[in-house]
Amino acid sequence: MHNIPKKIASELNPNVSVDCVIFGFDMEQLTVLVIDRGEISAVNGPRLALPGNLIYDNENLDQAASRVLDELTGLKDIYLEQVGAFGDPFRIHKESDREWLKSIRAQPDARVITVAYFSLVKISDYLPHASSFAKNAGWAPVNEISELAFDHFEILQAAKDKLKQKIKIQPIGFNLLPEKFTLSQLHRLYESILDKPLDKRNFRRKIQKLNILSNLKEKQRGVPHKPSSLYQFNEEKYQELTQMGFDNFGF
Amino acid sequence: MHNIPKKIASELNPNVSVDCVIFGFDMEQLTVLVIDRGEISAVNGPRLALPGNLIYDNENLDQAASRVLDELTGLKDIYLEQVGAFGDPFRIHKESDREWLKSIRAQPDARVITVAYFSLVKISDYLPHASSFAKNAGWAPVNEISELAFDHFEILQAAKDKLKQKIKIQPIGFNLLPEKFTLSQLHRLYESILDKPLDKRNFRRKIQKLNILSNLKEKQRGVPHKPSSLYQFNEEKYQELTQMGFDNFGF
DNA sequence: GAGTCTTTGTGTCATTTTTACACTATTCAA
DNA sequence: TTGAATAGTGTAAAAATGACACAAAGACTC
Repeated sequence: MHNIPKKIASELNPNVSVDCVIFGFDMEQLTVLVIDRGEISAVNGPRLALPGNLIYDNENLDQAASRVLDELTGLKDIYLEQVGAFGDPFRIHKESDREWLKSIRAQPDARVITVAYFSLVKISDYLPHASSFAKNAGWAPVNEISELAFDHFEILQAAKDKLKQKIKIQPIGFNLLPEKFTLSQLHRLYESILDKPLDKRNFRRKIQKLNILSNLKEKQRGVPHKPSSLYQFNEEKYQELTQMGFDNFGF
Repeated sequence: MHNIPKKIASELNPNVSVDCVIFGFDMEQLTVLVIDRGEISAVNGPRLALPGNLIYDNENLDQAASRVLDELTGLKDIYLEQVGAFGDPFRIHKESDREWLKSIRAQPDARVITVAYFSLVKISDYLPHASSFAKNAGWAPVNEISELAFDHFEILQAAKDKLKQKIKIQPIGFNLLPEKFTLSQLHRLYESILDKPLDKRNFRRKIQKLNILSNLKEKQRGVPHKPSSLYQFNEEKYQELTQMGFDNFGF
């Protein structure tokens, strides 16, 4: 019945889980990968939840988060950052989760501490419907999510705050864009993360002054308007900046 | 032998602990409350460690951190903020800790995830030698700590970073100062947290412009030099600021 | 009580950064 | 050819920052 090898199963830590807030950007708005738990769960709260799992005793927290991300999307070497630990006492598992919990030998009523991570992926690297992985996962615009199962909504909120804060200090936004992107796309990305409008000219001036973009001598093709120049993030120039003690993008 | 009531003991979660980085300020530099584990532990690594403890299953993480702080210092209602979760797989407990761990029914070789917090206290509120609590705790200047037991040095580093970052966004430094303080003391506090010199006049100008200090019509007494005006943090004025979306002290 | 010690408290100017704001250029599609 | 859509660009006023030096106040000593 349980075809999980006993050795593996016994290494699962029933008290600590990892949840991932996986951000994407659809060139319009910030999105998050959420899992539809299905109608069976619906009676016990919102259907949508963040991907997550219990950790194994032989991996550290970062590894567990990578694993969860990999298991869901097949992606490796993705930008990941811890948001923090969450957990109220005696979180009672929903009836519908008990079967699953039992199947992995976790105690249905045990206390679970969850360590939340956020990660940034290029949305084109994971197209749920094309994927052979979980078919019940999908991108949802962050701003359209008003509830999630368990304490996941709170976690999402914390992850958004952390991302907002972090992007003021490090240019991690590039992880959400394709290799080649336009300034307008970068502009819209910053607006959706910071959740406020930014003046177009001032944004471009500020970004260009930092000198961390390479202007590829290449233009967009096939757009029904004036095509934009394409740019690329220049890691080396950014390294130079940080070695000078730079840590403020001033947004 | 074990005079811990079984009921209480059985509520301890052997897998999750809380460690506290308790900051103080001695008017010269930033300090941290560290515990001397004594010579018995010394053979197994640094004597000094951060205060911490396993959590109970009937408290949440914030409550556990408050409790640890209270148990050590007797202080309640203290500024506390989570730093993050730490924990490598199978952290093997030191021989010298095993007895203690057994006494609280924890498994000596179990994996422990620790959730770190930092807190800010007025140093005069806890004078270790006068205290009836742990006599082996004491304030140590942050910059003079070069090693700590377990992964506590890493945690201290993370806490310092978080504090540095946070003070650029919120005026939490007041928690480290007495009710009435001078601008010079505030100045030195910011310098020690940010770990860089700040121009005196520019600092004063910036702080005063924020308009979150009340100038008490009172002066220092008994100092062997020109006495300074005393100031007080004005919470209401700060609330007005934040409600206008202010979140950048520009340091 | 004169002199010394120590820290407080203050202003200006040059430079940089920020903000607000509008029109022309380029491509695709009809 | 025209219309629709977005790209790309400059300036001027206001605000913030950084660099910098000296007189004033009280405590202490002789």
